[in-house]
Amino acid sequence: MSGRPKLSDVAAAANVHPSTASRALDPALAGRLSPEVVERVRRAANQLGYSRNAIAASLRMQRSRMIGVIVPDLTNTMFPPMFRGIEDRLSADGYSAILANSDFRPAKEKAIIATYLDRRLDGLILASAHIEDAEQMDALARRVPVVLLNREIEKASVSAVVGDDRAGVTAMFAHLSGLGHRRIAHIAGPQDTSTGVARREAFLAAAREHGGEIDDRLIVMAETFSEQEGYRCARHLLEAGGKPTAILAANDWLAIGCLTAIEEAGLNCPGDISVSGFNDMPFADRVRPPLTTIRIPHYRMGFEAAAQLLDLIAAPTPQVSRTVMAPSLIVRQSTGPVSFD
Amino acid sequence: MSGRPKLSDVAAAANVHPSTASRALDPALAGRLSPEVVERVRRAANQLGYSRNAIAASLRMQRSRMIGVIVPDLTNTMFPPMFRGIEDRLSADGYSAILANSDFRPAKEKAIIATYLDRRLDGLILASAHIEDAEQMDALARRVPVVLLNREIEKASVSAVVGDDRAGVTAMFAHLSGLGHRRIAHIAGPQDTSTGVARREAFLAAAREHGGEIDDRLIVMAETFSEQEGYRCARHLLEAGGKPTAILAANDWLAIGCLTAIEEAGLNCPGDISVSGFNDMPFADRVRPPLTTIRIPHYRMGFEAAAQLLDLIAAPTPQVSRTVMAPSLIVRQSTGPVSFD
DNA sequence: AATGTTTGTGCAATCGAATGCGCAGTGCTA
DNA sequence: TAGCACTGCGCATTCGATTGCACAAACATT
Repeated sequence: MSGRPKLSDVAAAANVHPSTASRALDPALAGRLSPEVVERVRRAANQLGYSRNAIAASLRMQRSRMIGVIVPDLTNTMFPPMFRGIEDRLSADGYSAILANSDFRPAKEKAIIATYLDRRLDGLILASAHIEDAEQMDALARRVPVVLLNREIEKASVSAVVGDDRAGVTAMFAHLSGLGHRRIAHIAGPQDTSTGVARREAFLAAAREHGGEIDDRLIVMAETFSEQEGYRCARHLLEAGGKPTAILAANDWLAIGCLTAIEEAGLNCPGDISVSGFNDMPFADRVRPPLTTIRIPHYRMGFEAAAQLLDLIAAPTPQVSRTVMAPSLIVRQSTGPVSFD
Repeated sequence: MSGRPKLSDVAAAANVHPSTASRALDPALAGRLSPEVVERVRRAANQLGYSRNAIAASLRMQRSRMIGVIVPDLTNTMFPPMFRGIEDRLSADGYSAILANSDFRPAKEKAIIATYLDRRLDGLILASAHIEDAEQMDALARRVPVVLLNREIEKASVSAVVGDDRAGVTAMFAHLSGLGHRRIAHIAGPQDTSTGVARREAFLAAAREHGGEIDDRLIVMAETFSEQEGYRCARHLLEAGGKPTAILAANDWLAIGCLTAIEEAGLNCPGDISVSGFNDMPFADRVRPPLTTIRIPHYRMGFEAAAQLLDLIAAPTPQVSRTVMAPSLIVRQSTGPVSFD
């Protein structure tokens, strides 16, 4: 820890000036030096076990090659693959990622961002965008390159990478419709989340396009994206009048709750009622029956967000971009033809 | 990005020397200054929107308040809760965590460690310890505080936090034995992983203690911790002579593979044969039948590893420690009394 | 009133690497 | 032989915050 050799030690050992040693160790600049000097410096560095002090370099260069990532809760299954995508892209350019969880708490998110700004990170990827105020977000984006992931903030001019919720819901609706379903219910996600809102709106649009009028009793709002809420909402649907033949849930957890409610009611899925999820989380293929769902390319979204951020950092005049990633329909066994009985 | 105010700007605005401003902004040192000066400096800092440059401070202080974390693959369900534990502990002390995946590749792990050393991180938590060479690990631990998580390296003097595999297996064996099972099989994990080995040895010890001789046909080695391998090994057990009445699998995935094989063979779990897993991963309670398993306190292991590391960093003379975390038996419906027919 | 003790603040060096500028030396041309 | 271009490398400064030491002023002590 103490006797760590520094650049000037290497320079002394190689009998050159520190500046010369610096250039010799930088592949881009080594060409401007005579090959023998470069070789001599390299040899000395190896022998001393020299390793560049990235902190000193960062101070001088005004750039840390570190990116801050904030997620609401890493244990939510969508984030690990996203983070892998981020890290895979960043590490290719020699960047490292600092990761923190906001726990859905705006105050915690603010505190994390403050320490990130102190640390002079080169950019931020926010999968947890609780700064819902467009102005605050703009102010942040003016200080440091920012890319939102899986979230958007209307009217803020910040780059974002999101899944195409509308396309996913539309595809699922078409799938169910193609199986003959006419009474399709929707368990909507919390309406204070962008995905909850977007999916509900997409559902309404699809329903309008496919089949005329919409029965209000077929739309239930969940308070959270949880199994319990899925269960509660499904029971509500089953007990109310105008029973649906299919339920399009706003995410996999809600759909799993549905399955429980359906089984409990002595009904069969998909025989009596079809159920679809959203996200294709791990294990979605392992529940009974395996869940028909929409796969969101989480890894690629993370990768793309990191790519956008690196572009933003490199660009002389940063351009705000909005990238929408196409989801895909995964048909398993929780959806089937409508039964007429 | 450019016109970021620095300490000297704050000092100038408050009409004091930079050193005074530095002290005024440090809660621990502000007491040595007159209250009016402190107030004046604080006001100036706020007004200018000053934020401390952590990089410059790190250079001066020779400590970055950043910790490097390496996991083999974040998408493995055990790591997200571990990381949350790590981060929760670290953030309490103002530390941030840098996270990277090694993909089980020693070369990648080495490269990550090299960049971490360049960055002068204050410590490392390695959940991916592919440096199996004790000497190399010792050398690393001599340069920077290190805590191994969920892994150990024999003969290396490095701190480690691990789950108590032996206790877990013993508890599970006792549970099965208590249900009347006498022919208990073991699907062992890969023998090039420390958990695979430890659990197999614990199984053998428990079998010896509980019931005399051990039937070699009741122990099958899996090549990987995967569902397919669990399936393969279970079929092997079912087809070979001396069919078991219970299978103690080395992890949940292997156990899930067993369930598939048992169902396929027209048998019932737990009616004909009991199955137990290990890890209590998310969804272990959602398979059919819900899995009896051993819960490893992943979050607390991460938290503890971070705590150990902080101790190591603070200690004048670091002490190597080995912390074993107690698992708990989670009884669900994949295990039941032995059937005599 | 003179000396001793706090208290409050400034000075200047330090951390380690990067780099614009400029100097010395070599080789070429007129 | 003077003039010029070019190559190779060193000098000194910069990045921003921290801190040991020095010193002045205010206060207490005898």
